[in-house]
Amino acid sequence: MTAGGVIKRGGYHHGDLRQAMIDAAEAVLAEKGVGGFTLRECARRAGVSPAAPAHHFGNLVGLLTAIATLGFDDLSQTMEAAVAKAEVSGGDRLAAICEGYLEVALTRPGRFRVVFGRLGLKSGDDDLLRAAVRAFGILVRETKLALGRRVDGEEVLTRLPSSYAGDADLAEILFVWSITHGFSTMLIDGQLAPLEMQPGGRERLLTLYSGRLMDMLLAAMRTAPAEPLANPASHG
Amino acid sequence: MTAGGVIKRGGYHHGDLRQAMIDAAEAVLAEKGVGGFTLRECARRAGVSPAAPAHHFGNLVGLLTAIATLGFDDLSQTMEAAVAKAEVSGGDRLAAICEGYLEVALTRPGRFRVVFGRLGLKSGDDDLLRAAVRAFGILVRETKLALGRRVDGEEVLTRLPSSYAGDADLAEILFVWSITHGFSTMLIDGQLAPLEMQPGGRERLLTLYSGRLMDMLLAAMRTAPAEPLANPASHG
DNA sequence: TGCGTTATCTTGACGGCGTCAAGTTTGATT
DNA sequence: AATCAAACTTGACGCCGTCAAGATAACGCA
Repeated sequence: MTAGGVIKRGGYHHGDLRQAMIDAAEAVLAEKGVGGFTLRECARRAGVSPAAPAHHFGNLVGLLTAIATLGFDDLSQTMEAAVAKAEVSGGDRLAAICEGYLEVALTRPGRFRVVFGRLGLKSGDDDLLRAAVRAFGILVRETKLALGRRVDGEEVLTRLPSSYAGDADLAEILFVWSITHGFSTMLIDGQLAPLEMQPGGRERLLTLYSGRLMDMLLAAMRTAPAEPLANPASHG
Repeated sequence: MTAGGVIKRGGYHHGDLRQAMIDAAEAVLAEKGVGGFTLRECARRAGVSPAAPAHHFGNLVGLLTAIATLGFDDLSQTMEAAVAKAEVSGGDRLAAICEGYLEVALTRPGRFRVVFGRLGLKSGDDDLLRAAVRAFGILVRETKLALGRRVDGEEVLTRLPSSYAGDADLAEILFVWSITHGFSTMLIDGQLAPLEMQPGGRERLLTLYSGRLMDMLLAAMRTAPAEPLANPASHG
C-alpha cells in the first residue's frame, strides 16, 4: 500500500502523513535538488493541503530536520557497511569510511545538502543530535584506530561533539573529515564539473580519490605523535 | 558621495545602480547571510524599485554571478598576498594560500557561500570564468611548486580548469583543495560549532589548522612520486 | 451503542518573493 | 529642438511559508 508513501488513504485523514511527507520530500530532493525544494510541493505530492504538514513538523525547518536525521543515519550505516567490507577484503578501514561518506553524497546529493548545507535545522532536536553524534562517533573511532589508539566503542559513540574540543587527536580527526567533506561537497556542488567534462572524467576523479588521495591521507596520519600524553578516555 | 553606494543621485535615474546593487548585496550578505538574501531587499536599499535591477543583471542569478566574481577576485588577491607574506617571513607558500583561502571564508562568509554554494550562477559568464580560472591557477601553481615542479606562471594562470583533467599532479591539487575547502566550509556552515563552544574554541581550531593540519598536508605532499610518470597507485 | 473530546486536515487569507509587460522619465545624439 | 534608446516605475501574476478559524474523523469512555 501507499507506494512511495504518496497515495492518500481515506478522504479527510491521511493515515500516515508524516511518512508520506518525508517520502515526498526525498523524491523532490532527488528530482530538483535542494533549490527546488518546497513545502507546498511536498504537500501536493502527499495529496494534502499546504497547511497540513504543520501539525507534524511545525514548519519547513521541522521537515528538513527530519530529512537531515535520515541523512545522518544514512551516513552511519554506509560508513559501517564500508568498514565491514574493508574488514573482509583487507582494505583500510579509514579509507573505507571516507569512501562511504563520498558514496552517500553522490547517491543522495539533495539529502546530503540538507544535512550539511546552510539551511537552518532545528538545533535542539533530540533525534537529529543522536544521529549526528553517532555518525561523528564513527569518524572519530576510525581515525583513532588508524592512529593506533585503543578505543572503547561505546564510549566514543555516545560522547557529544563538544567534548572533543580538547581531544589529543582532534587535528587528525579534522584532517580526515576536511578531506572527505571537502571532496564530497566540491563534487556534488559542481566545483569539479570542468574536470568531469572529459569522457570518463568522473570515474577518473573517483579513482584518484580512492587511490592517491587516500594514500596521501594515510601517509599524513602516520606522521602523528606516537603516544598521546593525555589519556583520551578520561581527560580533564 | 553615495556612501556605500546606497544613496540615489537624481530622481528617476540612479546614476550607478549596478555598483549600488552590488554594495547593497554585499551588505545584506554580511548582515543576514545568504539565507536572508533577496533581490527586493537589495533594490530597497539601493532606493530603487524591485524591477530596476533587471536591466543591469537580468535576474537574481545575474546579480549573484557578479558577487561571485568579486569573491573569486578576493580569493586570488588574498592568496597572492599570503604568498608574498610567506616569502618574506620564510613560511611555507602552500600553507600560506590555504590560510588565505580560510581567511576569505571567515571574513566574508556570505560572499564565500555565493561563490561555492548551491545557488546557481550564470555558467557562461566571461568575467566569472576569468576570475575563477585565476584563483584556481594560483592553487595549481603553488601545489606544483610544492611538488618541486617547474612552473611557467603565465601558462598556468590562463589554462582552463578542464585542461587539468589529465594533469599528472591532479591528485595533489585535489588533495590540497579538499582539505582547505572542507575545513573552510565546515567552519562557516556551523559543522564545527560544537567545538567552538568552549572558550577559545575557535582560536584552537585555527591554531590546529595552520599548525598540525598544514604539517600533515605538507607531509602528505612529500610522498608524491618524484617524476610525473602518472602511476595511479592503489592501496587495496 | 452513543457521545464528547481531541487530533488531524481544509479553507482562506496575509505579506513577501522573483519576474514580466507596459508605461514614464531621462540623458544623449543628431 | 526633435528623436531615440536606455533607465526606471507601476501593476500584475503565480509562487512561497505561515497563521487563524472551521470542518471532519478517529478514539475513549459512558
